[in-house]
Amino acid sequence: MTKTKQSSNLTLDKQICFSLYSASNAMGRAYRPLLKELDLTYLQYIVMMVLWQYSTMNVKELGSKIHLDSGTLTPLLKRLETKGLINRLRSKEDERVMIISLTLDGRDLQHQAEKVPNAMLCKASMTMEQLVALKQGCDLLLANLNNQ
Amino acid sequence: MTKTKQSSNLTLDKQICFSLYSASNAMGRAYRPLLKELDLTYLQYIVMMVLWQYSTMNVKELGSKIHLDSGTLTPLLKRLETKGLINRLRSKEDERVMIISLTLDGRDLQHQAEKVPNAMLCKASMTMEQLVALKQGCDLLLANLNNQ
DNA sequence: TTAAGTTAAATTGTGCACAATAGAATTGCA
DNA sequence: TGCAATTCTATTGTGCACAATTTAACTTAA
Repeated sequence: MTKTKQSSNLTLDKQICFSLYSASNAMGRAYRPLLKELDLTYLQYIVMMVLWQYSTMNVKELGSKIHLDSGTLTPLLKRLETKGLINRLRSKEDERVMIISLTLDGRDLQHQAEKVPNAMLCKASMTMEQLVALKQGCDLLLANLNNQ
Repeated sequence: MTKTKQSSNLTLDKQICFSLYSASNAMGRAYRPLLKELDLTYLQYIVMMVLWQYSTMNVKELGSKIHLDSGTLTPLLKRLETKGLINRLRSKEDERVMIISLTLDGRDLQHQAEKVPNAMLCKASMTMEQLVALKQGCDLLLANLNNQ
């Protein structure tokens, strides 16, 4: 194979990662008006979702579940605490560990959040097959990048 | 169809958008060490790429190309100007318009950047088919979310 | 021709992300 | 037992993203 004249690899339309980045930003913008009714940001919504499922969790466990560290989580959790949605308590067994749990208000918020996933599915206007394929692609990329 | 017992839609593993969000974050982390050699952030790299392709462009055109507004771009462009990679000049025809162009150093940086796309492809460890499918899914989602 | 509008960029303020570091508690091992 | 290493969280500083607003320049229409 002879290498024929070839345009640069450094063009925006060839950048897979830029598509990913732009789609992720657009996703965040699409969530914003829906989550404003709950007075949550997207990441706060994700954290609440983990707590709705597991009820209680420390910062490290939470961080490994959502792939973020205390630098991001600590201030976010303080904001959720200020809103009265969670409690932050040091573990008695190990004073280093900060245990996060839901307040009653935090638990109640789940009912209001139930309609969010469907509203987003509407906005996405994609078939379930397309969405599943997209999720699998993202999960594979995430796994590959994290295993290096 | 009877609706049988059903678990909540509000679990992390069902969230397509969370996969997208996590993959996008992981992508940014993977780029970081590669771009550190160029002293660029990921978004700065994207802006430079647009300029390597088009040489000159105003803030509005740039913003519509990369789906960001002046609130994000103005400080970023000032940082690129401080690094000596771009010039910022008001248009003579329309004083509202800020025209961005490459300096010689900015143009030269392209050579160093040529190896970045391949390094990222290695890190992704995905087949071209998988990557193309992922890009198409992201582009479709972006288009659908922006058309509302 | 001027007042109302539109447009382009900048500014302000909030909330992530993340690297780097610090500080305190716990563990492990000589 | 004591101290070095590790672990967990918090802190600091930089750079996005984005909504909301402001400022200045341009356009339009009465």
